[in-house]
Amino acid sequence: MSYSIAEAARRSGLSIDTLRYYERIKLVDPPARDTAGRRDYSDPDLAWLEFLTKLRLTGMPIKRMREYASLRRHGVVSAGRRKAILVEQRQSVAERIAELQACLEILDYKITNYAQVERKVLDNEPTVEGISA
Amino acid sequence: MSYSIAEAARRSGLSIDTLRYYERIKLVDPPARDTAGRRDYSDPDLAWLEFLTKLRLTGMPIKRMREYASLRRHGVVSAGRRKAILVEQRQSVAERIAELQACLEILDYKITNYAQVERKVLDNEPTVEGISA
DNA sequence: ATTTGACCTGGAGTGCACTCCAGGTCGTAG
DNA sequence: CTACGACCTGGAGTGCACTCCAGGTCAAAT
Repeated sequence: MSYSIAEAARRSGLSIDTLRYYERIKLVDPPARDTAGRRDYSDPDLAWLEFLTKLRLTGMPIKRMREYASLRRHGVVSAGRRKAILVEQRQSVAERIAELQACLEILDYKITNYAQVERKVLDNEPTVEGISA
Repeated sequence: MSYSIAEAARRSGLSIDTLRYYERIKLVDPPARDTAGRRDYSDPDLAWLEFLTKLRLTGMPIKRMREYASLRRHGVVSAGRRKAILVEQRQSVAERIAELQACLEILDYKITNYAQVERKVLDNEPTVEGISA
């Protein structure tokens, strides 16, 4: 199967401009072209784009993705380094999740405070703003 | 207790430049000044900075934080809207955590694949790259 | 035959969140 | 009394990740 850039954009969730941009910065290899010189994305192209969007979701900077992409071009000999990148990223994602979970607790605490303020306001009790509400 | 900008930076984890920047964009109220015209941060100032850094960790854009900061200046009447912002942010954090957890699984899957490739390489077995490894 | 719409290129522009800089002012230590 | 370090201001510069634009090509539809 092959796909126009519009179709590739739709399937990857990236914009057409972003697809061309990723190609320019060598994050993706130039796809095949049809007779009219238009980009013709293959299934493996799409699979790579999908994986890239996952890496992006993890917050990996483009620089690092480019590094990974470049290693990929060197075939199986680079597998070790590629794995190392993923392991490192795994670590940073785990840390980010922990960080977000801590923030979630703080938000919950604040939200609870606000709920209390609301109750007091309804009761016409004197209100005191939280330490930094 | 009151703190120099250097001390406030140290305690909040923000840079001195960022503290001044936050003040310029009205994310924090101008702190008191000492006799020499230097910023003199108070404990409530620090508490607000700490909370701001939490909001930032959740990925809240500065625009939104400014909105929250501005509501805060309007006192208790804005509590409802402030709570709404936090509730919305809570939601987006929860979604982000879910997203990251999904990514974690993909990373684990990939990492496992690489581990397999390594084993095959050690065994001198023929290797096949994963669909988009 | 022309119009339309999807695509092409190189390059400029955008928004965000800082970060840095030049030139100046204070208060204390030597 | 001067030298130093920490601080001040307004404004310019940075890095990231896109996003937009002008001007052009091409194949199919009217």
